[in-house]
Amino acid sequence: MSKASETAYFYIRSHILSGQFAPGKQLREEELAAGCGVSRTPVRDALRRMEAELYVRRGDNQRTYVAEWTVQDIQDIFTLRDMLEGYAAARTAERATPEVIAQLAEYQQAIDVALNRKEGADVEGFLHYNRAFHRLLIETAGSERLTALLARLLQQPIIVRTALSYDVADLLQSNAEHKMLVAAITAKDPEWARAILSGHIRRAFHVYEAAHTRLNARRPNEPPEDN
Amino acid sequence: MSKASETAYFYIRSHILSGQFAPGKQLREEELAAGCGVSRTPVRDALRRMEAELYVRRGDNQRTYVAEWTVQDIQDIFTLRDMLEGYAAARTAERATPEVIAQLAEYQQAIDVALNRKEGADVEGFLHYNRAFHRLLIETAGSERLTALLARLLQQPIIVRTALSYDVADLLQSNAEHKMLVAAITAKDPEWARAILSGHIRRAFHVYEAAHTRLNARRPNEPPEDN
DNA sequence: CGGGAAATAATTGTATACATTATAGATCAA
DNA sequence: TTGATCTATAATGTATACAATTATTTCCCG
Repeated sequence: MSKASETAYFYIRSHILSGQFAPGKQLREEELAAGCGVSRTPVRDALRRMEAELYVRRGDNQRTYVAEWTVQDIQDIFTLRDMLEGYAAARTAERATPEVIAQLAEYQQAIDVALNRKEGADVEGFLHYNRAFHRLLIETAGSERLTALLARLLQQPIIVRTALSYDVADLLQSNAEHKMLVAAITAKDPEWARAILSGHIRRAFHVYEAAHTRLNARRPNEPPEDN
Repeated sequence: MSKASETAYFYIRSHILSGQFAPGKQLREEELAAGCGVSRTPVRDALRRMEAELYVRRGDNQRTYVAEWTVQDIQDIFTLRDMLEGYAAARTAERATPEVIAQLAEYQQAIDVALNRKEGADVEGFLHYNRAFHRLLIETAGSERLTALLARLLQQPIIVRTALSYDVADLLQSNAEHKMLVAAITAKDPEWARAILSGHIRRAFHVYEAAHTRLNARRPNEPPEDN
């Protein structure tokens, strides 16, 4: 996508991710257009794209609202990730070339370095190489369009935020799992790879769950935001 | 979507499904607009939607082409359907109310009737109630996001065409599987439901595969279509 | 006072003109 | 002849005006 369209997309997306556009809020095209200094046309483009990515939803009235996530939705997201990424990992184990394996190991070691710095863990670095690791894993699965699309759909606000719930112990555990995953792929054992990935994601779910519970305990009766 | 947008969507989609727009063909917005008597704006809308649904793909050049399907893509679709619908079936088994079960049984019986008419099988009727059956199954699973994902996958050209490869014996077998699925859901046994659905879809894949092989045997070196 | 229909306002849908970008072709130099 | 660069052409991207639809308010009737 070219300039204005991208501008609109990232403007809206960042406002949703940051919570400035709260779940359920109606998104008016003109308002958004004015907000990021483009016309309605690229805004409409961005909204269509975000609809496909489940960031927003469209009512029966043709109006657009920020997506609202139920607990069930979140569980489903993790379950689907489990299935889909597990499948991708298994296929990668069957197909990975020495070059890919070396690259995965490299990312894993880069995470190692980021986590064990003298001046404390480099979370940004972790996130960067973590993304690279998972992306390569999925790409190597070789069912590019489907797996990539599904992965993109699962790149939801809730998932993005979950990474921020990780403490250092979680990050280290995550890295240990990556190391095992590289071993499974090197051994070309698809079921081993699937099992590790499955555990990896299920653990992420429980980290999210714990953080969510803490959050709710802290503010049990928060009134709904004003939209 | 309102009128012009829908017009464009169905115009393009039907031409892709019928093969008039062959895989790989470039789709020019103006051409499409002229073809269905609307302006470029709704055509662009339709193309964005069809991009998300994987009917078309966009090159690096911002141009749009009819999607090309590799054998691997098709295998992946069936594998993913297996996982996703299996999950949906399992959830449905846990959640289905007596009303839903009765409705599923009704659809299954309607298929029974359509297949066992004196004057021969009513394939149209089969397709109609088959769709209704699977849709209710997925809806009852109770996850909007899941439903959205499945809808995208299930609507692919390759799937639509697969149904046409079924002969009457396949249809009868399919119906027998539906009947068992209703039993599994009535028994509230999620893993039974998952197993049946899994077999259901895997069998569909092999029916498709066989038809595909026959087709390739008949015209082994067909030249690429002119676009 | 309450309910409903009509008028009004707000929002999205569509068409068109123009801007920008990418491709293909031509021209020229090495 | 080949390759590169510039130019022309054709495609997509964007802005704007207007049409159609949906929501809201108003006002009248019961």
